[in-house]
Amino acid sequence: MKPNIKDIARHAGVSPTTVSRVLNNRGYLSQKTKDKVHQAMKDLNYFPNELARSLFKQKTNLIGLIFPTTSNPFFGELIFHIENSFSSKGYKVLLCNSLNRVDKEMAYLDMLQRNQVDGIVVGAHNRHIRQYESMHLPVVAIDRNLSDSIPVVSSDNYLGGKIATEHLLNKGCQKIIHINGPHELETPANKRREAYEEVMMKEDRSPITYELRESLNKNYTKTVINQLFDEHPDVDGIFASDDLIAAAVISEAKKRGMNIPKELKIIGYDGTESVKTCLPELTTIQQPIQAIAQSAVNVLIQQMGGEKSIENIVLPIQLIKGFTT
Amino acid sequence: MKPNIKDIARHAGVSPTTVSRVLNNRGYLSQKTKDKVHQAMKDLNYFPNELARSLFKQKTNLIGLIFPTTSNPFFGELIFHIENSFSSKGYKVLLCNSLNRVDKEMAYLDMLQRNQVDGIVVGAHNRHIRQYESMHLPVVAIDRNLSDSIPVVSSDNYLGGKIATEHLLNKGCQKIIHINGPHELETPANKRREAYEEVMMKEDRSPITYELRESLNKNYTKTVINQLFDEHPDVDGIFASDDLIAAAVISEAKKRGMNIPKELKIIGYDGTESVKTCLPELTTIQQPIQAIAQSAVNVLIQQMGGEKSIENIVLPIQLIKGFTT
DNA sequence: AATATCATGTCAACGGGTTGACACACCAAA
DNA sequence: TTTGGTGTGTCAACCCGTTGACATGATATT
Repeated sequence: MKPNIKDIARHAGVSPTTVSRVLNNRGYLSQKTKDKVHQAMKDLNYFPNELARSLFKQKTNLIGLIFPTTSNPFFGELIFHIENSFSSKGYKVLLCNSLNRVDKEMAYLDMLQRNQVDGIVVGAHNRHIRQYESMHLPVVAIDRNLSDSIPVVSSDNYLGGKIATEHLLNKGCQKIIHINGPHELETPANKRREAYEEVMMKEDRSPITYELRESLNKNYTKTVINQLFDEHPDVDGIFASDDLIAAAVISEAKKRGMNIPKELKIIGYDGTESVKTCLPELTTIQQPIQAIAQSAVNVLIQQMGGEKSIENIVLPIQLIKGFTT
Repeated sequence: MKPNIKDIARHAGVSPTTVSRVLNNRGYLSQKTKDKVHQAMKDLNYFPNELARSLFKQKTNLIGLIFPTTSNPFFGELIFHIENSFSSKGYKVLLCNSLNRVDKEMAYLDMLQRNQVDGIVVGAHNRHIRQYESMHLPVVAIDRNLSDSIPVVSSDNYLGGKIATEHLLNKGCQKIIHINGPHELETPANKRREAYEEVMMKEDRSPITYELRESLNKNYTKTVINQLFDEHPDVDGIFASDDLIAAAVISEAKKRGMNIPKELKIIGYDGTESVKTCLPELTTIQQPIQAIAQSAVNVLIQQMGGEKSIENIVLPIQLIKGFTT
C-alpha cells in the first residue's frame, strides 16, 4: 500500500527519525543524507501524511469557507480571491455552499469543527444561529454580523447606498424604488437600504422598498419585479441591491418596452468581473472584491496568530457609470 | 483545551471505549448511556476529531476539486453543484483554483495527496502533466483528457459545435468565424472547433479560428476581438466557444456600431444561469451543468467504491435561441 | 439452575508522523 | 588533549480515536 516514513527510512538506509528531520529540516543533516531521503521519496512515490502531522502539531492549516453559493459571481469571485490568498500562504480551503439555509449552515459549522479547521471565513449567515459566539475558533465574517466578538470585513455599504440613491436623484428620477435581498440575513448590506431611505427622506420623498425573500430564486425575483412595475407604473428609477437583480429588472423592463435610461434608470451593486463583461452598460456600485478577500484573509491569519483585535474593516466603494442611468 | 474522548468519558462516568461505541453506534448500548454520553458531549462542546478517525480508518471522505477559477460562472456553477452533491453524500471538498497554470496544478496535486483525499475531480488541465497516470487515486475529469485510464464527463461538444455552426448558416451568415480558448488545454471542447471546421468545409467555406491563448485575461480578449474585426470587416457570424467571449464580442461590436443580429450574428456556449440573467438575449449552446456535476460525482464515488469502469460520459446539449442570431 | 443476550469495562495495538532525551562517532580548532 | 560542533541512531511518549480480545455483571429465557 501507500509507503510510510518507515518505508522511506528503510529504502534510504537511514532511521525514521532522520527522514522526519529531513522533512522538517530540523537538526544537523548532511547533504548526502538529504539527497538519499529525497531520492527514496521519489522512488516510492511518497507523500507525507498530513493527517498524522496535523494531529500531532495540533494545527491543520485548513480554513473553512461558508458562503451561500459559488454560483453567484460575487461569491465566486470573492471565493476565488480568498482561496488564492490562503493558498499562497500555505493554507487549504474547505468549501461550503450554505444556500442561506439554517440547517446547512449549522451542519457545515459542525463539520468544520470536527475537521479541526484553524479558522473560518463566513459570508453567509442566518439570524439566530448563535453557535458562532461559543466557538473557540478564529472567525472572520464578510458582510455579516455574526456576533460582537467576530470582526466584519465589508465595503462601505452605507456610502454605496447613498451614492447610488443620489446618483439616481441627480439624473432626475422622480420616483425611485429600492429592491433588496432578504432582510433576515443579518448583513451590513442592509445599510444600503438605510442610506437609500435616509437620502429619500431628506429629499422629502417616500422610500419604497421591495424585499426578495429568496434572493437565489430566479422566477420569484421575476415575479416580484413585475409586481413592482404593476404597482408603480410611474417608477423611473430603481436601485437594485445587487447586479443580478438589476439585470433581471433590465430584462423585465425591456419586455415591457420601457426605454432605458430614458424612462427608467437602473443602478446595481457589486460590479463583478462577470457582470462587467456580460452587461458592461450597467451603472453600478463596485465593491473592491479582491481587497475584501485580502483583508478577510489577513484578519483571520492575525487572529490565528493569537491577536485579538476585533476591529471591523470597511473598504471603499466606487460608482461605475454606465448607460442604464 | 479542546476536550477529547477521555474527557467525555470522565464527564459522563463511562469508559472511553463506551464513548467510542456511542459515536460509532457499535455493540450493545443502553439508551441511558447514550443519553449520558450525548449530554456530556454537549456540556463540554465536544467535536470528535476527524483527523484521528480518518487516520485510523484510512479514509478521509475528502475530495479535491481542481478547476481554473470559481470566478468564471461556468465553473462557479459547476463547483456549486459538485460540492452540493458530495456534501449530501457525506463528503467534504477541498477547493483548488489552478488558473490553468502548470505549476499551480502540480502543487495542488501534491497537496491533495498529502492530505489523503479519497478522490479528485479535475476540470482543469495542462498538457504534459503526467502525474495523473501514475496516481493511485480515483480521479474523474470534466471536459479534459487527462490520460487513457481516467474517465471524462462532458457534454456533447461535437454536436454543440455542429449545431452552433449550422444555426449561423441557417440564419444566412456568409462569413462565420470561430473564437475559442487555448488549444493547449487538452479538452474535448476542442471538438467544438472540429465540428465548426467540418461543417464549414462541408459547405465549401473556409473556417477561420481565433485562439485566445489566455482565456482568463480580459484585456487580451478584447484585443483579439478587435483584431478579428479589423482583419475581417466582412464577418457576419461569430461562434464563441463560451458565453463570456460572446459577451465581449457583443460589447466590442456595439462599440463599433454594428447592428446585432442584422449585420452580425453571435452565438455563445455554456448557458450558465448568471449569463442567462445578465444577457438573456444571447443565443447559446447550453450545457447541462447540474447533470455534468452529478455524473462526475457518481463516477468518482463508483471508482472510490472499487469499480473500475472507465467509460466516458457524454451528456446532451441544447440550443437556446435568443436575439443575437 | 443453566444458558443466552445485553451492557459495560479494561487493555493494548494501531494509523503515521513528531519530538525530546540521550548516546555515540567523527572531525576540527584551541 | 580537551572542547565543541556536526551527523545520525535508538527509544519512548504523544496526538486522538478505533477496534478486537477478553472479562464481568445483570437480566431475561427456558
